[in-house]
Amino acid sequence: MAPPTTEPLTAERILVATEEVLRRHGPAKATVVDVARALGVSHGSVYRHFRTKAALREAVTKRWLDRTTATLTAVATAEDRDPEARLRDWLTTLFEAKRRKAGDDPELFATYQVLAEENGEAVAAHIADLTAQLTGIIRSGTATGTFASTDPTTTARAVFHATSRFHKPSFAPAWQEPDIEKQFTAVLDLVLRGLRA
Amino acid sequence: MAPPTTEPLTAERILVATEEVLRRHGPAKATVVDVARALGVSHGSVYRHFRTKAALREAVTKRWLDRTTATLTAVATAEDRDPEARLRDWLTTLFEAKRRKAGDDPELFATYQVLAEENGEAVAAHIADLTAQLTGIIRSGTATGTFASTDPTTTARAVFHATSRFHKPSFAPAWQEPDIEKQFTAVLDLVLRGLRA
DNA sequence: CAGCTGACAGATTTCAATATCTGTCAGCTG
DNA sequence: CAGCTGACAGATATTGAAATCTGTCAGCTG
Repeated sequence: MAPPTTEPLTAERILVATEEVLRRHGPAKATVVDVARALGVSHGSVYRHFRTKAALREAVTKRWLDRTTATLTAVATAEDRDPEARLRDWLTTLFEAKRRKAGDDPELFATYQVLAEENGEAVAAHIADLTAQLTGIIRSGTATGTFASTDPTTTARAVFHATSRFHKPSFAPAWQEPDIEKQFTAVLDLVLRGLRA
Repeated sequence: MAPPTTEPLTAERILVATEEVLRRHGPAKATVVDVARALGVSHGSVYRHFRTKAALREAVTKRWLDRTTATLTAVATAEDRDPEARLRDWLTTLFEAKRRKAGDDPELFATYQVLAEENGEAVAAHIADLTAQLTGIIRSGTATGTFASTDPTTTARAVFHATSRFHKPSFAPAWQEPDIEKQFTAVLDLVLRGLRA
């Protein structure tokens, strides 16, 4: 548990170790002392890089949320593709990513759900990022005449809200239902019909 | 706490007393002994009418859910009115009712949220009731040519899912956001556009 | 004798003592 | 002397013994 290293103790190394500790012990039992032990340092050293335990957990939360955003950016910014297909892809990618994470490792998913709940601000920023991507897709759709929207920002948020069931973590149990894909398709079709010019 | 009555002890009286005890003590501390004390009987008498504490709580949950359904039935079955207006009204009534309950008495709302979580089956039946009402509205809309839907049941569920943010109790904190009505209108407009023939 | 009571066993919850953790900082070490 | 350590005070979590609750049922009562 205490592999002695010559490497300098960086914020990055602490974050990686914290993720590992959270994975192992869960959000309730993961302590700063555990993180320090995993790194082979005293817990005082961890506080040199993060003012509080809450700040450390917030940093872990942000990293995790940013990884999700990165995956979607590629889909959102494929400016050459048909906006309708891009929107369909974007929402499907988001849903599939969430569903896979929740299904593959439910405990880890629950852990990050707890972190998300205690860092509402980071989550709000993440959601702002996502709706900004959606706004971009919708705006280019109105430009090409595919979509009808007088206010792409409002429309983007409406699309995001209408598809909550397929990305909000609190719906994760529903993602196990056998007809969940049918449910998703039905909502997606309804929303896309509503968007079309 | 023990008003002696000559009235016979009925399931109905027990349910009313249980609601009161839940309101007073919350879901975690409400005990069968409390209910019996409120009625001035021994707790053994309560078990004469309800096999277990869980069964008693389930019965309370069903009563509460049924009261919500009843309010909406009136809107759903106004067969003479324009289906689009009826759908708009139905979803608005549902949202306003939930929002008012959550805002007026957050503790009681939280109590019933706990009861709902522990009685998934009763909630599923309630949701089936609601989507059946929606299906009725959509079916009459397709009959008059207002709505386009090849499968009113699937469409009804899609409409219900797309508006989750405005009726699922787990979204109650979001119902306090200043622009929540704007959010609701945006989703409602999007969904209704998607439904139109 | 139908309906209610209250004592009881086992399960669950509460509470207070004990242990662990968080965050600080004076001093050590390379 | 920059970076780390580890002892410490106060806050939080764990634990196990005591209290309460659930569900049953033999017997009381009107």
